[in-house]
Amino acid sequence: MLSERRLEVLRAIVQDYVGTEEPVGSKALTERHRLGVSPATVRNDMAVLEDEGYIAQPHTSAGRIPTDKGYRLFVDRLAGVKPLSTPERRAIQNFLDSAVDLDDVVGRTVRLLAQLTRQVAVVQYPSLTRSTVRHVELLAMSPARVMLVLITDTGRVEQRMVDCPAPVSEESLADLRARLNSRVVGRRFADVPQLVQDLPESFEQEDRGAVSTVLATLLETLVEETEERLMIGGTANLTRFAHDFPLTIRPVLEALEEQVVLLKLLGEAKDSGMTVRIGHENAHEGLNSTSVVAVGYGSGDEAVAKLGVVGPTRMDYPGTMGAVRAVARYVGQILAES
Amino acid sequence: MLSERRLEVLRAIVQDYVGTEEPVGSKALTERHRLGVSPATVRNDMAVLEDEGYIAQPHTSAGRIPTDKGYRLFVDRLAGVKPLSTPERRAIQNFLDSAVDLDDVVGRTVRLLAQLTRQVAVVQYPSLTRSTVRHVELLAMSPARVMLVLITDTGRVEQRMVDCPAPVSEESLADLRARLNSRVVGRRFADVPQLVQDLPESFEQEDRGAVSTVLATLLETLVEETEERLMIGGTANLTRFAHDFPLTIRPVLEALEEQVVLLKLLGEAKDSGMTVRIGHENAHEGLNSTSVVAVGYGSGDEAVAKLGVVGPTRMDYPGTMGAVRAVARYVGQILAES
DNA sequence: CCTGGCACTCAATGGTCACGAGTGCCAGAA
DNA sequence: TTCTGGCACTCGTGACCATTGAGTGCCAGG
Repeated sequence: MLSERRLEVLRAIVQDYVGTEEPVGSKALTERHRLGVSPATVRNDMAVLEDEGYIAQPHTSAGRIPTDKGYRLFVDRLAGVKPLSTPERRAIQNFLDSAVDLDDVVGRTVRLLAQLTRQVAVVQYPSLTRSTVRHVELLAMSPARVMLVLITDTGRVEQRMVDCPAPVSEESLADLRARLNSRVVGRRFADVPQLVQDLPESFEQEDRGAVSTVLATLLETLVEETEERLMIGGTANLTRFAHDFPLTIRPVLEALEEQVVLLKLLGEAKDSGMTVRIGHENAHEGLNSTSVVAVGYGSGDEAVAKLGVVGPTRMDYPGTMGAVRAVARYVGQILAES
Repeated sequence: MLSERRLEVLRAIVQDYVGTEEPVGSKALTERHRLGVSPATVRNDMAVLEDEGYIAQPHTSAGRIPTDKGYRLFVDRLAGVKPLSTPERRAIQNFLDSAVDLDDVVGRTVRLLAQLTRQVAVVQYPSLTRSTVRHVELLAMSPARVMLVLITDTGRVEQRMVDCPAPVSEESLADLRARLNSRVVGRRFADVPQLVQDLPESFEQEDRGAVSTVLATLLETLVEETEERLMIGGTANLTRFAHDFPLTIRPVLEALEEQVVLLKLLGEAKDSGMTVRIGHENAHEGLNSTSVVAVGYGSGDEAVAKLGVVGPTRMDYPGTMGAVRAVARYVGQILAES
């Protein structure tokens, strides 16, 4: 167990390093923080912290920098979440309130997050699986071809073309549309399969094939999690870490382009509460020198999607966490209103 | 007027510089190209080319590099468009053929372009204004609330919520839906306003307000060019120009995040034929050291949107132009099929 | 008009050296 | 025990300098 003062030293190191981006030494520490002890004492503490693996020195005769483990301890025990100022909150709300549709909400959220944190922002579109159905529309494009349009409570629209095995009449289609909607509107996606299970049986023999095909496509659309979309922004902020440049930034840009990677990244975050993954805690190799702060957001109590920030391990955790949490909260409100 | 050989020298300089990314001198030139003359002669030619502003030297006693003007001449008169190899073409076609919907097509196109050119790819979604209407759907969400869904021939779906001044019956709505579709399906967006102009008059007094509101929203959606979307990819390729780094790359990343800038950029490209904008020819300041190669694509003869590549002025123009043109052609085919 | 030769320029390279921030350790004070 | 001041040591950084070599412009001769 580390003594109270050692923790204080670690906190000071993290804060200074985050501020200056330079290894911090014992003397500078005592000058900039009121630790009440001499540099020599701090040196001893630092030696212990290094033994325990919380800090490291890039080379002999240089200051110390926090390790991933050090940041972890900092986040878990030393750092609070820094709430935003009232003007900031108001600005967020105003900015998000003027969004006109879902794309706009997500787009604004991304820009907002990127600007507030000065880092890379990632926002997942409200996921289909946890939303509820607002409406299902069926349009006959040609006798045997139907367009299926699915509208969610979060305003998202998915559409699929369905080729039926046999022509289907307008009446049957209208019938199906009506019955389908009466069953699924307002229900959660997860419940839909069960709700429509026996629907084909209630149709005439000749239409059953078509009905089954349409329903199959609908279910397919529902479970197709791979289609989850997300938006990212603020990549220009990566250039703020301009030292070790191409080496650090390249794999990050590559990872950011892989939607799969990002979705997995967000997926790993806890459903409720904030998740912070630091450096090597991230499964993806390219993100080993970055931290991810993610949180779920939703129109109700339940999270329908996640959003977060990707930045260097050397980031302002309290501030970032505060911004992420605040934005998530407001986006949730906006979604609930619409 | 520049002599034939001087042009040849310029071509050689551009090619070498693009290959090596280093200023090229007279000696190296004669060694790597069969110009049939001595370095001294080349030096004289280079002096002339420099006087004319086609090349420049970063500092005394260094080789020459092409200026924007030099690249311009190269593109206009010296460079052809390098066609892709047959295997490459086949790979493109296969890759694009397996796309399932519009998002997928655009996504794949972006990745493809980025990979082929090893640069940043930008693909605009088929624009609304030039497309034709496939279907308009009206859904009553509540008595006075209608959801308008617009489906285009390119598979794009736009949806808007409409708050009507007065409740509107299901019958009136169905009526409007039918009449609206019979008038506009298959027509170009640009023609729609005229086609629906007199529609409100044919309705009962009590419904006219609602009908007008719905139509107004429809027209609004049609003209709303600002809503044009695009997708970018391959930003990681920016790190390949790792010399002058943050300075060069930062403004580019910033520009790429501004959809407005990109849309304007693509908008400036000619509707038909390939457009190449080099360095300072780009209006946007952040892109002053990049070149943009753009071309329109579409399902028929007419371009419905544009796609292109953003890279350093020092790029392989023939290869890039070949890739851009080929990809545009195949995307057009895919769109025509669906 | 082309070529070979020559003097000149200047970025890049690499070696040396002094500086200073930072460390670890230890003896003595609290 | 715990903290402190002192001291010797390490090593990255930046300044200075000489060397190198690619590249140039110019000129006289083919």
